[in-house]
Amino acid sequence: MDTDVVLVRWPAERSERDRLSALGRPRLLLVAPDAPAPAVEDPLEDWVRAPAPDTDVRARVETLRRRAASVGSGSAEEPSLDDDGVLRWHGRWVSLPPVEARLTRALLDRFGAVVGRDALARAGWPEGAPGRNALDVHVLRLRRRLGEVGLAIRTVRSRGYLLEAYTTYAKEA
Amino acid sequence: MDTDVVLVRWPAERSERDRLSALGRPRLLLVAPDAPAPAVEDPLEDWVRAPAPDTDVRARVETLRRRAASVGSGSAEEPSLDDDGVLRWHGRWVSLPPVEARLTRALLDRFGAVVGRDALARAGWPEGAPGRNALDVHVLRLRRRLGEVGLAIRTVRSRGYLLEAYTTYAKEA
DNA sequence: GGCGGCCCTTCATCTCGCCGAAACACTTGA
DNA sequence: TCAAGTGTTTCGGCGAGATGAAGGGCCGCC
Repeated sequence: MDTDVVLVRWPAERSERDRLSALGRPRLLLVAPDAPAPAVEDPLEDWVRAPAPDTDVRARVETLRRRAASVGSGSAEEPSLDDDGVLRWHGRWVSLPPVEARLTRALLDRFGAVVGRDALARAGWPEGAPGRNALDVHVLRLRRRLGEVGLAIRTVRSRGYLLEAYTTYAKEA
Repeated sequence: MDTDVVLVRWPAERSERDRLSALGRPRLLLVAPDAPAPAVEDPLEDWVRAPAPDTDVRARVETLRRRAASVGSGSAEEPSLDDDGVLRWHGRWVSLPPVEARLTRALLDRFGAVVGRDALARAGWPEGAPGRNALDVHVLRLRRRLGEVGLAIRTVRSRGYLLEAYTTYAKEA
C-alpha cells in the first residue's frame, strides 16, 4: 500500500528521507532528542521530537495518511509483485521466473535505493550463492523484462543496483 | 500580512481554531500536556505538545509560514549523500565513485561555505594525497557529475571550493 | 610582465560489470 | 521413457568506469 507512512530517524536516515520524498511517499521524521528541528515544507512530511507518546506519533501518522490519501493516486506509486511472480506497474505486467522474482522483490523492498550485489545474491539464492556471474546474467535478463513495463535497473558501480522508473535522462554534451 | 502564523491553545481556544481555519490562515495548536492529540488534515495547520522547546515551536511556525506563502519558491534544502555514494537532490540523483564521494561529503558538511583545498585533499585521501594535481582533476570530474543534478562547485581563489545549488548567474560586464 | 593558482585534456592502468553462447537441470506431456 | 520447453549456471572476451600522472593553457594579482 503506497499511502503507508514511513518512520524515518532524523538526521541519521537523511537519505532515506530524500528517497521517500522523491517517491512522493508520506513520512514522519523521528527527530533525535538533541538534533535541531528539520526544515519541512512538504505536506506529506511531518516530524516529532523523540521520545514522544505513542498516541502523538500515531496522530501524526494518521494526518499524513489522510493527506496522502487525499492527494490521490496521482503521485509515484510503486510496482507490485505478487506471489505468482507477476509484476504489475502502470497497468502493464510481466511474469518473472523464480530467481528473477526474488531479485525483483529485493529491489522493490528498497525501491529507488541501492541494493548491494551480495544482498541481491542472497535474495536470489537463499540456499547459497551460485557461480561467479550468475547474478550478472540474471540482472541482464531481468533488465529486459522490466524494460517492458517501464522499469529500469541502474548500476551503481562497485556498490550495487537500483530499481527505478524508466526515465530518459538528459545526458547531452 | 496574512501569512502570519497564529498560535492557538488547544483545546481551550477551539473556536479560534475554527475561525482561522475558515479564513484559511495558518495556525499552530499548542496542545495541553494532558489533552489528546488533535486530528489535523489541513496542511496549514500543525500542532505541538506543550511544553516544547522554543526552537521546535519556531520550526513548525516556519513550516506553516512557508506553506502559506507557498505556491512556488525553491526550498532551502540540502542535498544528501548516502553510504552507497548516491547523491540525491530535488528528486534527482547521481552515483559518485569513492574518491568523489568523500570529497562531496566534505563539501556537504559545509554546504554553502568554503572548504580549503588542503582540507578537501585530506577528506579525499585520508592516507595521504597522490600526485600534484589529483585534486584539480577530481574537482573537475566532480563538477560535471554534480551539474547533472543541479549542484555547482564554485572556486574561491586561493581559499578553496564551495558547494551550492546551481544558479544561472548573470555575468555581464 | 611574471608567477602562482587553477582548469582541462590526454594517456595508461586496473577493476568491475556486461553479455553472447552454450551446457546443464528440472518439469511436463505424449 | 523420451523430448520439448523452461529455467539456471558457467565460460570467456569485451568494454566502460575509476584513478592517477603529466603537460599545457588561462587568468588574476602583485
